[in-house]
Amino acid sequence: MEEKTIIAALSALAQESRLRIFRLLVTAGPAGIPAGQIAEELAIPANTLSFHLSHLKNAGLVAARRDGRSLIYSAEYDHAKAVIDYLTENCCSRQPCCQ
Amino acid sequence: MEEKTIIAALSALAQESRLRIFRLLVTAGPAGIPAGQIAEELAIPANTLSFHLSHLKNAGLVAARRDGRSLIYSAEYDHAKAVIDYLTENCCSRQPCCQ
DNA sequence: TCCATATTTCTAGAATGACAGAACAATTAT
DNA sequence: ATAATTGTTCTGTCATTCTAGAAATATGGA
Repeated sequence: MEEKTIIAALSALAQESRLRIFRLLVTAGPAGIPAGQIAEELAIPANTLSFHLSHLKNAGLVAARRDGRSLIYSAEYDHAKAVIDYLTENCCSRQPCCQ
Repeated sequence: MEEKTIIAALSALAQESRLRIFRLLVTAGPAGIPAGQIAEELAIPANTLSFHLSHLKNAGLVAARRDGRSLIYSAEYDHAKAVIDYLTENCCSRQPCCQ
């Protein structure tokens, strides 16, 4: 996984609203939540939410699918896991130490 | 773990130089690396490195100990793991779905 | 077709962050 | 003491990010 990809994901999550959005979607599971409902639950104006959602989407952390007038967002678990794994990859490879 | 703590850690890592520093320290293990050697390996000016290291330290991701004139930095594995765990906590709790 | 609903894009101002030069602080050796 | 080494803090500049108002786009219903 590329460094730029990781940085995009981390900076996407390093912001209060976006971290809350992502965690909300993680708890929601694959079914996801429509944008309007996210805006309501987190009390974020629609346009501001859209800005944050596109940030998360560019980072590959969420996906969107259309259902009628609604756009339903859901977490991209695999991508999130890949980011997480990158952080501790090659742990202690310079020295024999921890497990 | 508090939201602010998580955001501090994520934004600390969401930057090219700091991500490289952190990964370098992760590979180094508990023994750590002196600041000067980090600066040399990553080709970062001493004062700029210091700026980034203090950012990582404030976020709880690295620790520093003095050895003579050198300050030796090392990764704080437990804190990093706690941040990582936070991201996927309560996965799918709103619906029965994935494991 | 015309309107309401759901969401995004455009825009601009305010706030925050990165960077490196210069000065400062701490430690060790002579 | 004085000087050399190792890092940090101070400073200002430039760039990026957050936020929300207003306008635009897409879908579905009357």
